[in-house]
Order: sequence, then structure tokens, then C-alpha cells
Amino acid sequence: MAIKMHIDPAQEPSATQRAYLAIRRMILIGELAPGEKLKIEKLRTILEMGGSPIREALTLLVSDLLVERLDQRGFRTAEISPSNFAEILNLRCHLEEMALRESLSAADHAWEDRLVISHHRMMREPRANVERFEELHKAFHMNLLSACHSPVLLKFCNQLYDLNIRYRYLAGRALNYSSRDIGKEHTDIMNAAVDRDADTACRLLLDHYRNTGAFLEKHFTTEAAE
Amino acid sequence: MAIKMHIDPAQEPSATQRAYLAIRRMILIGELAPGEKLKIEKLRTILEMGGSPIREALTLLVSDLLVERLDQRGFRTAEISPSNFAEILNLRCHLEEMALRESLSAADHAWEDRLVISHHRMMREPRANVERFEELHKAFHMNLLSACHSPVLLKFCNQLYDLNIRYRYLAGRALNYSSRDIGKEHTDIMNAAVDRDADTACRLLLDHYRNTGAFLEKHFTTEAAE
DNA sequence: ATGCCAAATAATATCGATATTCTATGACCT
DNA sequence: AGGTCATAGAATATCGATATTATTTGGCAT
Repeated sequence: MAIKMHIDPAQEPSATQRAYLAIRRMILIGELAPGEKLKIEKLRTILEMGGSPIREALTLLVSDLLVERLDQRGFRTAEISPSNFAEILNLRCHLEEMALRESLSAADHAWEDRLVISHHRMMREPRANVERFEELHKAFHMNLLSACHSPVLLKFCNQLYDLNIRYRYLAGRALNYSSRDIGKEHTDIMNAAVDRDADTACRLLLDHYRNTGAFLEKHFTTEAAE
Repeated sequence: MAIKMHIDPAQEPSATQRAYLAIRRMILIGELAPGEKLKIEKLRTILEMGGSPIREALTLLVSDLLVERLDQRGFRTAEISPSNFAEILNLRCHLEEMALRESLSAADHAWEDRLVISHHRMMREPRANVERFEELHKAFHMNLLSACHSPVLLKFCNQLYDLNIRYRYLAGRALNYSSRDIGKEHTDIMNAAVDRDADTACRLLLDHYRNTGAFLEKHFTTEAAE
């Protein structure tokens, strides 16, 4: 039959892509614990597909540093550690500053629109809706950098963002940021960016990251001491 | 049959790994041209294995930015462009400086040994033996950074190095560096590093990269004008 | 009892075949 | 003649089965 079943375009066409997104999500939100063995057979039954797309998705996740491949003994989720967390945070600060400066110096009208819209959406989303909020939060931060003409740098920032978000989820609901006004921090960053004030924007952005970082780190050490 | 064929242990055990290394090499040295379609069937016959390891190797190369995956239309080698080249060079300068400073501040005795040895081997290798020399050249540069306690940063540097080396191969034998003494440049960098003089080492390293970069860029524009 | 070796078990890695999807060719209509 | 649509061909993506390789279990000797 020649009828093209333009089915639901919403659902990703390739099984590999579906598997990639599903497994990635499970790792990020902690549904799959750090260091957990990823058995093909188990994932097959969960995702209802053959082994090939699973393996391909896992291979993609290896390069995202979310999954480790063990010689000939399959896959497992990446381990976490305080030193890894500190490394991610430090790298993020360096690379995002670089990207933000490039982005601001090349920023155009379309960039400004994207930024304002993503900021608005993030502020409107209830914090209770964790996954959705995190998605919008990431979109805002990536849009800050999006005018930067360096795709590789953006890819690195994206990866590092995901690696970091994992620690936030693992810290879990303990995070209430009671003493901080996260909304205001974002708004200040956006305003500095819109003003093309690179120095201020970078300072605010890095403070934003480092504060959250210090908060999470404290949380981990508390956990470990318990 | 229960006979264990402990074949040659020297050859990589997994077909995926062999495919990965073989295809990567072909891309780096330009045997597979930029933008070229990578047909599974063709690679299957060349590498004499099934489609699965090929696909997995290609997927690994996607994350190295050496291969692009097109929605549902297979794989092709990454395109090259002057802007991509400039981006790689710029990123490399930033990240390697960061890594080199961290490396020097954490450098120990074993690091120094590795560095001296790899420098020695590189200097002894005849330049005519291109692939072997490039291997040793990479080893030297990576050893410079190897005391840095940031695995992710090292991974990025490694990736960027490979992306850059591809341009060198593509420029090909036109490169004779007539006006430069590459050997001396390396030796000077090593000496500054061994002295733990981070400022000098960084300056020399970045000059080294930027000079080669300017050289290659000139080569490309000449090519394009022909 | 403890440590080591061998068989059994489980999981991975790989292959060959099939179904789906893209691409190119050529007929048909305007 | 030019463009569009259907068909044929090629290539990919995916599945199910098999061979290989790691891991565990249980027996044996010390």
C-alpha cells in the first residue's frame, strides 16, 4: 500500500531516538541510580523494542558521559562523586562564561526575543511541576548562549548542563532554596544580557551557578555524614 | 563445541572497537572525504563484519563530531569549513590553556617522566612516517595536560585535538613548515612545563597552535582560490 | 573450613533476515 | 516542455536467533 501513514509526528519515528530520550530521562531524574547496571533484556521489556536500538541509544549516552561502557561486560550509568560534581561546576563556569561573552557580542534581535520568551515561560511554570520546570530552566540558560557562533562550545555547555542537572535531581526535594530568590537571579541575568553588559551578566551567571553548587555540595556532605 | 579459541589477544577483542578505530583512522587521514556518505554495506565488506558493530562504531564517532547522523538516512562524515576550523582552534587554545595550568599545578614526578619520554620518542621518529609521528605528537601534547585532575576537560581536549588533526591531514603534504623549527618549539614548551612556568608554557603552546593554525588557514584560502 | 578449579547459568556481542523508509526513474497530465 | 505522481530500486533501521564471553555455583583437594 502506498498510503503514507503520516502518523503522529509527535512521537519520534526512530526507536533509537525514543530509547535515547527515555533512558536519558531515567538517568537524569535518578530513576536509574548512579552506577546501576543497565541490562539490555530489562530495558527491552520496559521500552518494548529489540536490542539494537537499545544498544545504539546507550552508545550515544556514553558520549554524553551519562553511561559507561565496560569492556565486554555491558553498560552501566555513570558514577557520581563530589570531585566529579566540582569538576562539572568548574568547567561549566569557564565554558559558559566564554559562550555568554561570544553570544552577547553577536546577539541580535531574534536572540533577544528567544531569551525573553523563554524567561517568561520559565517564570510562569509552577515549581511543583519539576520536570517541566527543569526543561524550561535549561531552555532559558541555553538561550542565553544561543547567539554564540560556536556549535561545539554550545554542545559542551549542553552536555555539562545535563551532567549537572543530574546532581540536582539526586539532591532531590531537600532543595527549597529557602534563602534565595531564584526568580530574581534569573531576571537580573536576563536584564544584564539584554543590556549587552557582558561583565555583569557573567558575574551574575557564575554567582548563580556557584551558589547552587555550594548548596548542593553542602547537601552531599550532610548526606554522607548521616 | 566447547573449545575456547583464545586467538590473538593483540587484536582488539570486540568488533565494535576494531570498527571504531578503523573508521576513525580513515576519517582522520582523509581516506574518507568530508561529507562522504558512509554506507553500511560498503563498510561491512571492507571491515568484514556484520552491520551491528559498524552502526555502533559510527554512533560512537557521532559523539566525537567526526560523523553526522542524518535523521533516517544513515551516516556521513562531518563536513569541514573554515569557520569550523577557526572554532576548533579557538576552543583548543582556551581549553588547553586551562588544562595545562591545572596540570602544571598538580604535576608530579610520574608526569614529568611521561612527558620527557613522549618528547624523546616524538623527536626520534622520522617525520616521513606521518601516521606514526602524528600519534607520538598527540601523545606528547596530551601528556602535557595529563596531570590535570579533570577527566572531562581532558576528554574535550582529546576530541578537539582529533578534529584539528583532520585538517592537518587534509592540507596534506603541502605542509613543510619551512620557516619554522617545530622541534625547537616542542622542546621549549617542554622545558617551560618542567620548570612549572605556567605563563611561559601557555604562551609557547598557544603560539605553537596559532602559528600552525594561521599556516593551515592560508593553505585553505589558497586552495579555495585556485 | 578455605581456596581453587570446572561446569552451569546468565548476559553480552554479533550475525543474517525482514520490514520500513528514502531516493531515483519514468510515465502521465497540463 | 515542464512538472507531478506513482512505481521500482536501494539503503536504512530493526528484529530474533546464535555464538561468545563473563559470572556464579558447586564440588574437590588441601
